[in-house]
Amino acid sequence: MSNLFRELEWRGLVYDATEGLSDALDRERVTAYIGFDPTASSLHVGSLMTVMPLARLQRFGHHAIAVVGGGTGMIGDPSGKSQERVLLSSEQVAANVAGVRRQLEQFLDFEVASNPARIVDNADWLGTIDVLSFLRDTGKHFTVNYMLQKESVNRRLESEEGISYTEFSYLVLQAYDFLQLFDRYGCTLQMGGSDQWGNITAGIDLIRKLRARKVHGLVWPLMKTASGAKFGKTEAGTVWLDPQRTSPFRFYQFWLNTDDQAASAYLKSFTFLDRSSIEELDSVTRSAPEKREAQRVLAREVTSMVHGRDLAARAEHASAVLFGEDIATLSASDVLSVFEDVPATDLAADLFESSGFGIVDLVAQVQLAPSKAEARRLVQSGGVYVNNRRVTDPHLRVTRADAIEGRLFVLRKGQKQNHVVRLA
RNA sequence: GGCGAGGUAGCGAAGCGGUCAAACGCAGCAGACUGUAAAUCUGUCGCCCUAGCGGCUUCGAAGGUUCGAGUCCUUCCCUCGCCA
Repeated sequence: MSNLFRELEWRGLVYDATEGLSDALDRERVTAYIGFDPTASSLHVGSLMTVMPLARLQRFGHHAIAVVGGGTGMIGDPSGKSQERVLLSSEQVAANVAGVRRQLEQFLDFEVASNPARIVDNADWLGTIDVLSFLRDTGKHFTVNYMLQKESVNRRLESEEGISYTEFSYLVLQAYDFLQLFDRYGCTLQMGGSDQWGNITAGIDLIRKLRARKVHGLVWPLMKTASGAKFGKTEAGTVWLDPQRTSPFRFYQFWLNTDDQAASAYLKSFTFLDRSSIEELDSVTRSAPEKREAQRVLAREVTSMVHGRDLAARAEHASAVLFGEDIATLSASDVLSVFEDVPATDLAADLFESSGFGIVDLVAQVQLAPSKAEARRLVQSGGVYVNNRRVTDPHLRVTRADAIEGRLFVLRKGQKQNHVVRLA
């Protein structure tokens, strides 16, 4: 069995790890877990950063446990947060847990006989324990001094807002999770992003104190874009895995738009491509960056993994048409299939009869712009296109004669944001 | 409870009673340049229209002074700090 540790290492995914972890991974089949916060009902591309190591772990023959934080989600992890979180209702948490769980299932293999994956909800134990036992049996092993030293807590102590007792306790809950997983499943490794290091070591310390066993932790660096911005957000907001929230087309586009500097790291983090393939792509990026070969492969791989081969191929085709050919030469049905993922609005055909529909009103109407003033500004600055042709006159009236086959328009804002208007 | 500081647009932060829809920075949006990249540069960035030295609604809330208030007064709410 080749070593998971070295695999993660060349992929740039080892930021910190406990002593002896690499040896342990060499020696035995390890049971490891990663926690997922149910802060929303869908995972987003940032979550892939966490999902992938778990999937890799399983591919390397170890036992993977995904823990969905139905219990801890009721509290909120202060790590990496500068502000107190708004609490989610228990209904929200339950709904989110269900959504996240469903998505996690597609990345893990529950059928393999040797090391089937497992998904558990920490509400199973956190939801039933009583306060007194918790404080006596677990709380007793944490000094406040120790907790105050944790970066996640410390940073908040220095902030104006402070930290509530609720979030302060989070660390102990996560440590308790690790203990439970150790007891129930023999779990001896917890992984996570580097912001989790404090929470992970707390669990390690707890197990050492209570069970006299040395268990391990590993964290990877937090993913940032080359420009240092947070990963996974675009102008349109978070990029979700749920196709209802982020269409496969936009998902594909997100990855295709990766900048050159980040492409290599993304390939390493988000695909299963092997080292030589990735190095090959790196060299293509260096010699012919305008081909964006690395980005294309990245987008294809990740989209296929999340949405399947077919949808990925369609997104790829749609991209080619959209940014290459002239839409006006396509048939209405081709346009519709290419723009299947793009938001669409149905408008009554007679609105486009005679004098037609004012372009500013149309842009505002389909909400490509939040207000008419904004729509007007867009047009004046040259950011609006009808069927791929730029419109600059805010007084332009769009009529039915301009529609593709008299049936539809493709409105575009900027270079990428399309909107289909169907005449009904 | 006492004392002090403060609440201005998505965020940060200016703002001698008039020329304040409100400087500046960030974020956002668009344009140029490109490779659907990065960086850079330009414009824009409350809402409405008949697009103008136009109308309307904003500066924690409510009242008041004034010809005129983000700017002054009163009360209230909230935040932060120090002391009890």
